[in-house]
Amino acid sequence: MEKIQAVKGTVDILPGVVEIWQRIETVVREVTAVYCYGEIRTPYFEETGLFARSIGEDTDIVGKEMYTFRDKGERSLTLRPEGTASVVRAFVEHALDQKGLPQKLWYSGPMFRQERPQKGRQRQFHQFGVEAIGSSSPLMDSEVMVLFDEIAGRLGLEERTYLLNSVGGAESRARYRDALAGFLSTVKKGLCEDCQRRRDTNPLRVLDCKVPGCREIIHGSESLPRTVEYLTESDRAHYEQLKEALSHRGVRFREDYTLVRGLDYYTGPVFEMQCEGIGAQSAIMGGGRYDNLVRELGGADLPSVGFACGMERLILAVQTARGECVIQRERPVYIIASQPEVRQRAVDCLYRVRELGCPAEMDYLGRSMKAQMKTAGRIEARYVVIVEPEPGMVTVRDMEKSEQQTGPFESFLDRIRGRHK
RNA sequence: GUGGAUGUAGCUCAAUUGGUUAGAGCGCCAGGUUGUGGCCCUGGAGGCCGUGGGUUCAAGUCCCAUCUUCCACCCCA
Repeated sequence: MEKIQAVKGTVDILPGVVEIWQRIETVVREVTAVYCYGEIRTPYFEETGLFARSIGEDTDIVGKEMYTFRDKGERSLTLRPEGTASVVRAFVEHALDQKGLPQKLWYSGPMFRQERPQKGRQRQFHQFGVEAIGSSSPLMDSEVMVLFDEIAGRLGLEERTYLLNSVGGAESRARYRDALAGFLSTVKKGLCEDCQRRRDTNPLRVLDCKVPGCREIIHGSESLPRTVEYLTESDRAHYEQLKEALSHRGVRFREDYTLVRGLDYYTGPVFEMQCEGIGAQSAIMGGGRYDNLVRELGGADLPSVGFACGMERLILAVQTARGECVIQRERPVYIIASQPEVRQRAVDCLYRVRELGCPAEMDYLGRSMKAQMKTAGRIEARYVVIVEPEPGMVTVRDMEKSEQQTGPFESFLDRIRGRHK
């Protein structure tokens, strides 16, 4: 038989690893609840036009990374490459602004991008994120960052600094773009081919070019225009207030005038968190303000801010920060029938223990006592309960102390009931 | 999409200049004299040597192609 394997860039998350996912999901659920964000679950695929319009036709994501296909009705559909577009689409579709503003939403789930896999990058990957729609306050920007910071902190990430920048709204952005283009033409000769091209198509992208020569020319230059210097008065004020709010909350950040998010919809402050030791894909979280997106997707003129965090990268970061963390789980009770005749009674005992919410297991392979004891040891059973021929009687073996004694099953159940005392 | 590395039991890895029925450790299963785990001992199952071609008397080993995985570029979370 020919074996079929998981498709390129996808992985199975098996027992033993899935616990770290559950841990993160729990923290995300708890923190978002405390911050009063409601969960939203949107479809995994959407009309292709949604992403083309929101993320931007000229971005790499839309240009070459999307899983796009036609269904039987000849509709062009795309597996979602990120979450924000869908959330905003749903927001507009269900007129959520009518439920009061701001609407604060969070999501978590798989995203799909057809890229070459590497460390911290898969074709199906997972993100959680939040979107706060309807407030232009810098306090809203800071809240989403503080929310993430609390999640990261609870997960044991000690070194948390955020890169911060602002490209501002359309007007600020245009001014900066002109200034940058001007600067780039003065250093044009030294730039790599890609950057020569970007200078015309999307000058902001030149800023995070990784070619060493380009980096030196651009970042080493005193005359490189700084984004914040081209902000409009109100954009600048917003940015300053955000920094103040972050400092006030004790969130550490570093201004980086070359931080540019790759999605077109960002309009104001943008931020990112990078971690050491998780490979070249070091940004685990990124986001920013997108004040035009709701309108561009047919909704009201509502300013918004949000972030997305890569689960796989977050897990790498958590593991480098605190090593393989062992998730504590309640140790099970293992039930053994002393002889075939009491097997049915053993099954009854099994379910009695489970009814108390205590994990319990027994052998379904008809194996020897020795083998069953071995299994009990392997699954780290707390007790082994051997069901005796005498009605109601069992032998309870404490696997830690290697002690055992025979008595009524009901007394054992009492012990289990009181196990949390 | 580009570049580099990689692929042998469930896992981690061996296999002399191409040369018999491809090995080990761990794991798994069964025993070690009469119901009892961990340590120890014995035995067993389990590999189209990633896949497809080619060279050769002979290929896990050499050549080509292809796929996967990994790392980096690109880009993003």
